[in-house]
Amino acid sequence: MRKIYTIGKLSKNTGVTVRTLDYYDEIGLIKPSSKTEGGHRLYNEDNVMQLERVLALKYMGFSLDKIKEILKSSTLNWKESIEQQLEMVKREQERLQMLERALLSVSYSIDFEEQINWPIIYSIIQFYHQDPEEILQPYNNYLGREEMQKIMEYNAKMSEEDIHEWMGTIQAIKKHHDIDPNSALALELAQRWLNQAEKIFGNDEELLDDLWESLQDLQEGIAFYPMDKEVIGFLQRVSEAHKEAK
Amino acid sequence: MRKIYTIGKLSKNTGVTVRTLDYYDEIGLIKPSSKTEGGHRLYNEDNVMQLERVLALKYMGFSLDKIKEILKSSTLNWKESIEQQLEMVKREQERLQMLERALLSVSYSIDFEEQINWPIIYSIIQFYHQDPEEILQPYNNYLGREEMQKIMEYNAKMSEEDIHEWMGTIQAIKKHHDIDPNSALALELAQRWLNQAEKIFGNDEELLDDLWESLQDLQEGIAFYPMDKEVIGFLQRVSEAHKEAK
DNA sequence: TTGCTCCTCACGTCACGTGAGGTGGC
DNA sequence: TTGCTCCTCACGTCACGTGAGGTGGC
Repeated sequence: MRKIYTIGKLSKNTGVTVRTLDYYDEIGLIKPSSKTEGGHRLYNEDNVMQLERVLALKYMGFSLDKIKEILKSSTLNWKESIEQQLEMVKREQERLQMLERALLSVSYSIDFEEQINWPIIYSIIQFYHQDPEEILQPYNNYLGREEMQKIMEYNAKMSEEDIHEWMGTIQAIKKHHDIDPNSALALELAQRWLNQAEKIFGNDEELLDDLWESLQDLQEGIAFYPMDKEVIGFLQRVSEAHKEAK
Repeated sequence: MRKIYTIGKLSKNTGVTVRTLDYYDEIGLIKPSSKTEGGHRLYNEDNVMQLERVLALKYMGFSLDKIKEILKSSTLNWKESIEQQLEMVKREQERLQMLERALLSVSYSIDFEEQINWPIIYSIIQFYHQDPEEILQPYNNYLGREEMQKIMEYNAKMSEEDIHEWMGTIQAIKKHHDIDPNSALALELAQRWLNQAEKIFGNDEELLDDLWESLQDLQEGIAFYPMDKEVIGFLQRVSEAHKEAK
């Protein structure tokens, strides 16, 4: 006993709108098995099966064109299509990761600055926008291949709180960049910065030294978050003062 | 000295196409500061700044309409918009997580079955499609609130390999479901299944027992992957045989 | 016979890409 | 003056949603 559905019944049974079924007919994805004399569409159980398959593939993220293609093709092509989808999903996930970090950083920057600081927003976006290779290019003369690799790894592992704390530290230094480098506050800020840097780069003293050297030379922007002359200069002065005091 | 750009120059300087600038003018997002007598657009530095801001916000994932709104609004609204974006990003990440697992599972199912097995694909998609609450509903009578919570957690933590191994185990059992429950192979398969289950649910013996009980009653589909009567029956028989032998 | 269902246009969506055919500007 | 730039339509994209106006079917 074969069941026959009008477009309305099929719609109700599957939760797909009539318009959608209409459209699938129009593009030749699901053609009703027959029609009444008056031209009304009639769907049979094969059509229901087709629809189920289409919905499954739609959930997997394929376009209707791709679905048409997949439904006609062999197991081998299936594997390939799924691989492609998986790669797409992974790329998209990475993009969202970057986007999330960028949004968080912008959000924190507004908290710290208490207003919209466009240059900072630009540098945040620039940082998360380009691929890692480009970002580290200025450090090419200071760091080895392995070291750059490590930095990228550490950076990817930074948690929300790490980002927050790092940005807070830089902000604080910027706010007080012209205080006496011998003062207690100056030492505290420098210490806070160092703690953060150590936390991010683990106990990799050599990497830290190399990074610090490159920062002093370049006088600007480490990758994660805008560190400009002001910040680097401040850290240099405190470091000098500290050495002399010893 | 203010710089003035034709649409072509601005396009070259910023990498944005002429058509895009044309469109931004059309929708009132970036209106050129002046025009020549002949009607050619002329952009000044303010326009360049506007464009930079638009591009930054576009990277953050906002629609052009939203960007128009944001550029007019206060810091407070900014925070709200960014929060919304962040939530959207997180929802999207979760969706992609599910999608990735679904695609992987389908891919593995093709490997194991060596063909397209639609019922399995449906159950995979059904599993990843609905929200976790619904999936666990059948177990409501067997498991407590906490236990269901745990299952969801464990399930979210499953790695690619875990999924692969789990599916492989079920497949293997299905293939041999009618062998002698006293045979060495039967014992091996049951053992393999148990190992997997233990790996996924850690050393939570109580949870495992409750789950096993519910499976025996329901006689079908545990959440992760289709376990039907065949599989459950097999495991029951081996378990019985094993008990008797002792 | 009277509602309800179904039909076929047809426009709108979002952010442009891609011509077409015609002028502006150095 | 001659290219090159720029202009304004206008269609196409993707998968439908949302009417409009008119018939089919039990």
